[in-house]
Amino acid sequence: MTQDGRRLRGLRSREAILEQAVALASVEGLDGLSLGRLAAATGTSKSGFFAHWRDKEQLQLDAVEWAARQWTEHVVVPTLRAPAGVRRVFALHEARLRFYEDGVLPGGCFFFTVQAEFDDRPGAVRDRVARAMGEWLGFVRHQVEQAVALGELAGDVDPAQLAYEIDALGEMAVVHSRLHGGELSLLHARRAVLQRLRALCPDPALLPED
Amino acid sequence: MTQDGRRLRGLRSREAILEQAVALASVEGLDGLSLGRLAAATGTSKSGFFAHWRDKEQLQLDAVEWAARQWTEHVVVPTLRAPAGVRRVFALHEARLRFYEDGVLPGGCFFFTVQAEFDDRPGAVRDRVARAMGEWLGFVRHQVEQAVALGELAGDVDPAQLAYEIDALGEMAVVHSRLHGGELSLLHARRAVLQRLRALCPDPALLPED
DNA sequence: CTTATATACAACCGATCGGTCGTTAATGTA
DNA sequence: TACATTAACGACCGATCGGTTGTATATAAG
Repeated sequence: MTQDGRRLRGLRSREAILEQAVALASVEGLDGLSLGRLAAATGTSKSGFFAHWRDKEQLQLDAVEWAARQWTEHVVVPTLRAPAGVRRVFALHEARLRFYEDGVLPGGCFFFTVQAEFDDRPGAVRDRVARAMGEWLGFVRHQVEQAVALGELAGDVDPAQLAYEIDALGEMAVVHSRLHGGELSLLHARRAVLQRLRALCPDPALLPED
Repeated sequence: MTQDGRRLRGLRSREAILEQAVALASVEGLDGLSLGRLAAATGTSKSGFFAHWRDKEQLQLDAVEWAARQWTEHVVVPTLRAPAGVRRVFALHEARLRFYEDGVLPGGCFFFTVQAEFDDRPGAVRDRVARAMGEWLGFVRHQVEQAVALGELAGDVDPAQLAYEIDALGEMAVVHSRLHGGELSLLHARRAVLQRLRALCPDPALLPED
């Protein structure tokens, strides 16, 4: 298990396939994505997948995992550099919008597409997606709770309520911007959360004016 | 063109098929929906579709049209009975949440599913969906503008901005409620808009407290 | 060196996809 | 009555779907 040569090559191609799978699924969905097209996009053969995954569902589950790591890396981790409290809450929102704006994924948001695809379809993939979204929402809520504890948000704020609002206002930005074109939607999403936080913050100077 | 007998039967089955197509597409999407399964669900033969529609895309376009009419009937029309102004704006939001809560469509929301499916896929269906969503957003914005004109919302309110917020907060409710179960998400969506409107309304007595 | 394992492949499988064709029967039109 | 149209169907088409099998080969383990 020295993790080189053959083993390493396997890991590399596995990761390259997952990277492609997440990118393609952000456009066509995890089910809409076909193994044949994924093979073509990665330059490998279709049957080669089954050396890495038992069936399509296993690949879908690993793709969700990979997308979650990617989200953590691009959105969660950079945010933790901001000071805890209301500034970090807003930094979280801005990091998400930047993720969309930068076009990290060709479809904008993996989880938006996959949520819409699986929210009505019971199964392992749905459960894994629900868990990932639950963890994300829990993280947002935790940041809100910290801000309340620090006195940077009004004491009567319901953290779960505010976390829902931040998530909804951010998540719909990607679809609006793609469907109606332009960055106006991203601006709306940014302003919505900013105004909401400033209204709830005893010291609005912690946040940008606009 | 006396519209009876054969002609009438054609119209009836056409409408029955569209009704089923919208319902199924709210779960599996317009592309995920297959003609074979649609035939099974409507008790007709697959090849019979092509007497009504040239190809699948034509059926998809008509399904979008049908879903838009259904949305108008269930959400827009009832709302117009409320007095213009901030009360109608909130009534609009509540009518949408009731649409989800009542389970009018098995998948919750046709347009949410279809938006996620087509926002990255150029073509006639995407354009038709974008138009429908644009009209809806425009309607919401118009109601906000009326409320501002009536002095029931603060004069510095940006109608497009507020319309985005109302739409985003309402639309994400259906996914959250289905993925994480329970009506808490619907409550969050309701409260979010209610608090926002009350904060912007010179006479909060026009709106319920909670 | 030997042997088991893991990567990757081409060829192939049954099922299903969207779609075509030819036909039947009921209806609308003249 | 004569004829064109329409709804609806079963049978069938090539393409693609997820998945299986057998094989070649490079590596890891003994």
